[in-house]
This record gives sequence, C-alpha cells and structure tokens, in this order.
Amino acid sequence: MQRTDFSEMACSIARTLDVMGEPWSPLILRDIFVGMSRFEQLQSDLGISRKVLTERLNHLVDRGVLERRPYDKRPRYEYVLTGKGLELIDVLMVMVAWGDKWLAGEAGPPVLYRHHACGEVSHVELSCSHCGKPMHANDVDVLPGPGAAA
Amino acid sequence: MQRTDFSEMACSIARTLDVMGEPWSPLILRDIFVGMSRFEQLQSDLGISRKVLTERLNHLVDRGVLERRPYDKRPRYEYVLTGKGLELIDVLMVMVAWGDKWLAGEAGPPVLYRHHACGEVSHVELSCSHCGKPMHANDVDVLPGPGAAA
DNA sequence: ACGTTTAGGTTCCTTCAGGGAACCCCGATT
DNA sequence: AATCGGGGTTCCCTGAAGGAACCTAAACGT
Repeated sequence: MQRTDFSEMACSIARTLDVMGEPWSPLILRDIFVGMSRFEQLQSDLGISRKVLTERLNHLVDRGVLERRPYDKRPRYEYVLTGKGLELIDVLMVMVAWGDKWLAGEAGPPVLYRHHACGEVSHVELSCSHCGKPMHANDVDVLPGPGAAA
Repeated sequence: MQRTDFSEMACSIARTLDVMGEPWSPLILRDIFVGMSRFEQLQSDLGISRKVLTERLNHLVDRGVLERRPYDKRPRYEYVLTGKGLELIDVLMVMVAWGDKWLAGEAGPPVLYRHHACGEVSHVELSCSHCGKPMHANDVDVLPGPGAAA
C-alpha cells in the first residue's frame, strides 16, 4: 500500500488495510467477486498497469484471500476468492451502501443488490452480532481488548 | 489516493475509495472518531508525515466527511466528523470485524466494542435493510442500476 | 515443420506521491 | 523582547504507479 507498514500495528483496521488497502485492491476483489477471474480480463476492465496488477494479485494470494489456480492444460490461471476473501467482500458492500447514499447523485446507484432471502432490492445495514439491533459508530463504547498494545 | 482517478468511475466502491481510500485516511478517521481531533495529536499518534497529514485532512474536508473548526481564539483547529463522515465509520467497523476474526491471532482483538442497546461486547454483522436477515456477498444478485455506465 | 496466436506475466523508463527533517507564522505567556 | 506551542509549509530523497515493450509456453492453422 504505502511505505509505512500497517501490518504490525495493534489495530484491526490497520491490519485489514495491509491486506486490501493498497490502491486497486478493492476493485480487483470486486471484479473477481462478480466473476472476472483472469489476468487479461482484470487488466482490461480496470485499466490498471500489468505490473501493478501482478503485484496486487500476488499480495492477495500471499495474504490468503485469493487462490491462484490453473484452468487449462496450458499455463493459464484464474484467481478465486477463498472463504477469507469472500468475507472481505462485506467491507466492499458497506462501501457500496455509503457510496450509493452519498455519492451517486441524480443518476442513482450504478448497481443494485437483490437479497435472496426476501427478494427485495435493498442494501446492507450494520447490526449487532448479539442482539441483532442496529449497531453503528455511535451505538458502541470502545474498550481495550486482550490484544491491546502494551 | 493514487494517480488513477477513481472518482469518475461508475462504481460506488471506486467513488468511496476516492474519498477515503488513500493511504492513512481510514486511520485518520479512526483516530478522529475516538476523539483525537487535533493536528498534533494525529501526527504523533499515527507517525504520519506532517505533509501527508495536511493533504489527507484537506481532502477529507473537501469531500465533506470532516469539518475543520476553531476551538480557541488563537488560530487552533480541530477536525470533527460530519454526519456523512460518521456514516463512513461503518466501513471501518466492518474492517475491524474482519481483522479481529482473521488477523488478530493468539493475542485476540486489540479493541472491543460494547453495544449500547444490549450491553454486550459483540461485533457488527451485515443485514438486509428490508428484511433484517443476514446479507453477505453470496446472499445477493447483482443487477444494473439506474446510474449504470452507458 | 513452422509461423501465429493467446494468456499471463517481466522489464524498463519516467513521473509522481510518501517519508522525514527543517523551517515558518501567529497569538499567548513570562 | 524573547519564548512557546499548535498548525501548518518547504525541501530533498526515495520508492511506488503508469505505460509501453518484451518474453514464454502451449496450442492452432496451413
């Protein structure tokens, strides 16, 4: 991502950024999630430099959010989300909800999501894993945890 | 964030990244959320270059997620989250949940969140704004929206 | 058998952004 | 009048992004 290494910070935000916070990484994950799994597809869809795309894909594979696997007898590879990677898409879904609300403008959101469970076009909300009620920034107290810095 | 401009892409992820996807921006927002609102505090807590901190703060103010306001008769300023900015913290909360689960290791999460509504230490889940049931990456169909590219 | 095509990268060069230290400005304090 | 402290700005240096050219291995066409 940047020259300062975030991976050693005692902060889950910083550590998550170490995985997917570099420029392009979220967009690469988005494309792979919607089925664009090959190098050439990603490169031409995003308009990213091939060099940077190589670096990002390797990094995401190293961090265990993507898996690189052959799809032919020829040396051809596709990149697929691991379970860890699929859960990371949650972050993107919240970005979508925020961007749709605050940045879409007159034209409206570029993409809609239909929820399988209810069949409705909707968006994600944050809720509490314990009680299920809404859980946003102002609904919590922040406390030191077991892995807090010394 | 990077030299390629994401703000004009027909994608709410890209547009959200244009606002807070640059290196350090999420950590700046985190610090401001937990009450570290002044330049010197931010600089020394993060260890960020003063130059970059200035650029990030200006950018976040320009995009309407922070407000710069005087807190003294002397020329002293603090940065506070706007409503738009506070909603952006949702993205960070999901990063925390993911990082806590996948990257915290033996030590456990560095920070805990206690939910006001139920009093329990918990974490955020994604749910559907319409039916309230869980809503993750594999629970949706992706459809073109009104603001889709031509 | 030989040249072409295609996916998936490497290499190289240039430009721009991040790191880090030094410096500056302004109002208040002593 | 000199000092201090918050909030920046300027400078130089290094490293990462952009972009084009090049490379390789396995098929395919003829």
